[in-house]
Amino acid sequence: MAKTKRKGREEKQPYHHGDLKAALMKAALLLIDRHGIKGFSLKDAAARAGVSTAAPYRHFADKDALLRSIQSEGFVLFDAALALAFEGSDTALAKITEMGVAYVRFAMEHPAHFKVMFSLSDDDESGPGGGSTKGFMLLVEAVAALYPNATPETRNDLVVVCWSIVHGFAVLQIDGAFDAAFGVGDAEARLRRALGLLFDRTL
Amino acid sequence: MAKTKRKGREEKQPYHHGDLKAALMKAALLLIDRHGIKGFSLKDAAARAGVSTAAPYRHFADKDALLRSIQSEGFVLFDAALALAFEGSDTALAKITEMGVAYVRFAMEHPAHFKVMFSLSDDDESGPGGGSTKGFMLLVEAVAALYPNATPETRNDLVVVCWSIVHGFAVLQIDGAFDAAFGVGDAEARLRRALGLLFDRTL
DNA sequence: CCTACCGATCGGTAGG
DNA sequence: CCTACCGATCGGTAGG
Repeated sequence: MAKTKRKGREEKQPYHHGDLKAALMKAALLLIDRHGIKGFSLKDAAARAGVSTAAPYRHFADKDALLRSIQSEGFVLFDAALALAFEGSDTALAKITEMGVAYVRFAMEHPAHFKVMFSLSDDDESGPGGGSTKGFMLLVEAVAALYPNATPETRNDLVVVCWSIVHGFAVLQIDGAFDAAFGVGDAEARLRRALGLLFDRTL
Repeated sequence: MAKTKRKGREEKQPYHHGDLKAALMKAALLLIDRHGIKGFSLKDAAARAGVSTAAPYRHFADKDALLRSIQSEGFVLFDAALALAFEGSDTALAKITEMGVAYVRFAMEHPAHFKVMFSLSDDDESGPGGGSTKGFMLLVEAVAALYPNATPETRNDLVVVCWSIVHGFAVLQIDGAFDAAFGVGDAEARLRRALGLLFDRTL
């Protein structure tokens, strides 16, 4: 109903009203979530957005271009979340901790974005961290503030530690490995305890 | 040449001589490495093994059965590597460290196995850790030995820390994230420095 | 283990 | 943005 109201374009399609590009990306994200990156098709995404199979090619050169758009969007959202965590915290330790929580939360709330961001072959530059230059630099800065006496090399190694633990946690949590091993639990609470142990010198 | 020597079966195919199952798994691993789990086909694997497209169905009910065989094989190899690292080390700290090195080394040497092991939907039981019951238990044991006064809850959280850092390191190293961020370097050396910092109380 | 084949789906294009 | 379509490939099966 209410779709053939006026014939003056913009009102004939059931879904979008000019934001087909966004609608296709949204549909693709849902399908990637369900079937993986290689397991979804542009045809499926088009159908889910309510358009023909040829329509996506008006907005994306090919399937890979769609994926790259999703990757870019993901890194923008990701960097914003990390920056917010950084700026919203006072101490260096709090900055690192909250960035870690934001990292994992992003991965859990945007698993399809996360998957595309880190498993798309970065043929181009895309910077360190698979594309997230900004978030990476904030982490380096926070680590430097927390360990002001560390050498640059040690600082890098500390960044490796923080990055690895948070990335590994995100992946294992999403895959259900922790829930399988320890029983279902609150992921954020589990992460906060882990990060607490990591930085707790009294253990 | 030299393939129609004797017609008494076992000598007509160019590759395998009865171990077609293993040949198909090997071919599949190579293709998964190149195109991902969803990106390889049984037909490709069959061709690479030198047999017809119908031949694989003599050894595997369907494509998923091949993947599950690879997953099982992967966990056997993985558990063996972790057990060897555990048993070959004296102290608890050494056990944890060497298991971590073995974990990452396995992921780097068997990336296709690793990918299948951790990204196949575990519809069945498959135990904690996505299937690796044995390696997981050894890690718990080593952590308990290293922190004998920790409560069971804290022990779990310490296992989460160790597992996360090592898994995250493996994934990020394989994806090339570290090389992109810090420049290409020796992965094992980098990991040993990171694990050293993790357990170094004097920092 | 092979030949031959089915039905389905896919990425992408022609030509409006 | 649509209809119609191509060539290719896929998982899987029939029937030896």
